[in-house]
Amino acid sequence: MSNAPEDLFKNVISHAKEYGFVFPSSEIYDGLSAVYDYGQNGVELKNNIKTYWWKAMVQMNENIVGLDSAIFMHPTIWKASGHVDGFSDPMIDNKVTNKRYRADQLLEDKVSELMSKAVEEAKVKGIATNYEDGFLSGPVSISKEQAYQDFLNLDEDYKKGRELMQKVEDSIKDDDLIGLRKLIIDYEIKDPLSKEEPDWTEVRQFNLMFSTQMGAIAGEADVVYLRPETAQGIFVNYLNVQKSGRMKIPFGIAQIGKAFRNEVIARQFIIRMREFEQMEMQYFVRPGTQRDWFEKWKEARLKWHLALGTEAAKYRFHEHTKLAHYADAAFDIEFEFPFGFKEVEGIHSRTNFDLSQHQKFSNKKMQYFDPELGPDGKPYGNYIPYVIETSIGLDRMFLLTMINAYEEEDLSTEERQDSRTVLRLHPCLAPVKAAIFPLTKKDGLPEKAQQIMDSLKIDFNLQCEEKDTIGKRYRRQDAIGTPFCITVDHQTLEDDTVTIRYRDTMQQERVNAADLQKIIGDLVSWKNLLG
RNA sequence: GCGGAAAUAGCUCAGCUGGUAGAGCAUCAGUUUCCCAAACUGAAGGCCGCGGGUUCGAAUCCCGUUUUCCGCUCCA
Repeated sequence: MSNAPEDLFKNVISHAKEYGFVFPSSEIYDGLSAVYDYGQNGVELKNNIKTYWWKAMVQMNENIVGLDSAIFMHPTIWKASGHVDGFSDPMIDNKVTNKRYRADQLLEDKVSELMSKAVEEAKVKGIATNYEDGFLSGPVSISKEQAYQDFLNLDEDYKKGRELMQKVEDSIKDDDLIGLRKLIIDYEIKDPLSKEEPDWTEVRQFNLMFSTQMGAIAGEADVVYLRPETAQGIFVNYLNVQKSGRMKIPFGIAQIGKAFRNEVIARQFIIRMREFEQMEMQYFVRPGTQRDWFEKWKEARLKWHLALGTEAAKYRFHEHTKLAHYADAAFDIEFEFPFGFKEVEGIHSRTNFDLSQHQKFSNKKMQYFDPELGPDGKPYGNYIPYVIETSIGLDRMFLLTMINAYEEEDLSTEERQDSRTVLRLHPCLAPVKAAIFPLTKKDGLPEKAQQIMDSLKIDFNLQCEEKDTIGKRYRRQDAIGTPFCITVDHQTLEDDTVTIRYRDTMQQERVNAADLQKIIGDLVSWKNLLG
């Protein structure tokens, strides 16, 4: 037992496996890298986190509704969102320096080099004075055209540069990775950071998105992607929901769902997985009000996290100063994992970028008519709404919850050493709400326990255990975070009372069996989190 | 992707300079036990990650490979 952070992380991982929370995927076949399965307790905890989020977002907000869009979507969606072009790059590694580069960029650098050499010469010869974006302009004398043509014909480097640019473009268009590598070798491209002779690997395509074929017969036209984010499913359904639900701006659409990304490096347990789950809400607002809503959602999401009782010091809030092209404000909620602060949730002001893109690519109007009167007494009229996004990684939230709840508690007294491992999960999130134990296996106690179990199991996820000493059973439930244990003893048979033992304090009290429904119900009520 | 380390029962590990696989916990069947883990008896459980090589003989030595961990690198 040790409290060092790296040990804590290791212990949580093995605890998660040992007690049926998280298993490595396909383990009996040596595993599948960066993919994990949720076990019998994991799925309960995960579902409870989802419920907490769904209730806080959808149920508690009258103007937010849910959505469950398909994982498969029309391929053009990913062109509109920028995922197709933005995140599929040919990569090449230099085995000497272990540096990785984008093959096309290396070659484009070479093109620039050749061309600027040409321009230097041209300047000397007095043909051209300017060099912009790889093209020549501004001849000093004679006919502009003439000088330019002369230059193109005369200068070897310029010709070579143009030629190479064309070849690179062709290779990329044809997905000719072997051709790209050949160009790198033929043009003797050096490692930009090393003077040594490079040893290039094959060129490999790095694709953020997974692709598959739709339809039984494979063909170019049938490629569909597994969504790399759930947000686009919301954007492309924004009109459907707005119209069918008669939604008035501002309104939100919430979705929980799987997303898929190829990561260059996917490690650190369920922090970075190829298949992961997101809980996203897109909030559509009138242009100009986005800053206020951004602040409002920042606050609301922080409160959602802190309501669970997590120490505020474990959280860090990071406002981006460098913004993505589609955002006008961005804010991360980060949690201090044992290996450092990591983003758990992002609140982003995405402007109208996505909806505008979809309007452009789909030729469908994405605008909303706002009948409300503005300060000038006229309606706001038609506009494409701005969007505030809240996006939380469910798997990261799950891990955060496990790490935060995990404790190896020292219970030693002077007489003897003792310890227990306890998951101090919030009762609302605990996989099992209560365990029911007959104190011994005879005298009708198991039957009595089963009776109580049957009367409560409609409302709560319960376990009934009669094996092993009572102490062992308590400890087993502590280890999966069960907040309450109910013990049936001989007195129960006489007066129908039981003891209820609290996980966190290990204290117990005697209550009427008939009151259990209310007692447990109050303790695990969502009111405790949402009220 | 590179470098380093590791892989033996469900878990934590032992197993030296090669000689047919071991413990504790957990599991199962009993015994005991009226409230906080490791009481008693018995049982079951292993292609020693996988493949090859050296050897009369390999968990042990060598090579390859896979997975995991730790660094570096890269990246929504």
